[in-house]
Amino acid sequence: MPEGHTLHKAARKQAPLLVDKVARASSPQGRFLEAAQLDRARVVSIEAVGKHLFYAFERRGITRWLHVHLGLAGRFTYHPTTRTPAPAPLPSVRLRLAAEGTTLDLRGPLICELVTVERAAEIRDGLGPDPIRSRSVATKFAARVAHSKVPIGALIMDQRVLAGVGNVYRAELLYLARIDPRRPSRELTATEVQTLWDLARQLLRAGVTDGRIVTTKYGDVAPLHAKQRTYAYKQTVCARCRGLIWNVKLGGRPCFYCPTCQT
DNA sequence: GCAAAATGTCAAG
DNA sequence: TTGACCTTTTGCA
Repeated sequence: MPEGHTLHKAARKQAPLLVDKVARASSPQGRFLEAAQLDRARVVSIEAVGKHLFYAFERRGITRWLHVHLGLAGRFTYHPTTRTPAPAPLPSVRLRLAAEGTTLDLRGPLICELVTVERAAEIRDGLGPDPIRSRSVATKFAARVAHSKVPIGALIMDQRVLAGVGNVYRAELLYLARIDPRRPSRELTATEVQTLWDLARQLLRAGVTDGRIVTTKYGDVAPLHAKQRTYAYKQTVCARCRGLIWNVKLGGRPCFYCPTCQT
């Protein structure tokens, strides 16, 4: 599930449910002992940056920051409680936040921790531009690409370079931009880099709206069948040339691409 | 019933 | 580069 769009979607869903409300916080699983420090605090803000979520809580004039990263297995579950009480939490619930009208469960996150405001800023500063955030610009991304000899397929998954892109979006961006993932980043033209950025904005933002990654709705290539959601990721046949999709390990994970169309 | 995989990341070697 | 971590889901016996 979780590339950048998932976290932005979660932030947008959770904010109206929780912000300005006082929440009961607990860790049924017992692995997030600091939950007690959030109990009965008011939720001030919920914000996504790349694949990271930041929550501000306030209690008795003191602000505390919660940092969440879903990793590979993390999930949120929402329980509306206007009509019926929330069910007992599953044993794996790391954090339960219960506010008026909603109970939110977090299971299996890579990170769920309290951080200082300085540490929160440090984490954000370590991330590259997030194409879903409106104030992000291509400049920083372009500069990193221009100076790196790392293959572009590895570079765009580097969260310090481009925040929010994961293994699915990487394959889809490079497929639609027709760029071979093995090419050294600094050999890309300025136009190609701009195209990658524009596609990242378009596809990740669409992902927030759709709630999942469906790139075949937005590409300039007709998919092979109605149910096809990605062009390259986990595909075997290229919708453009009908040749075989290959994959090569880049950045430690398989990168799917068409050796004919991506040059 | 168990193993493997998954859209992620980090520490160890 | 590999293995470990987290949890759920899927596939194979």
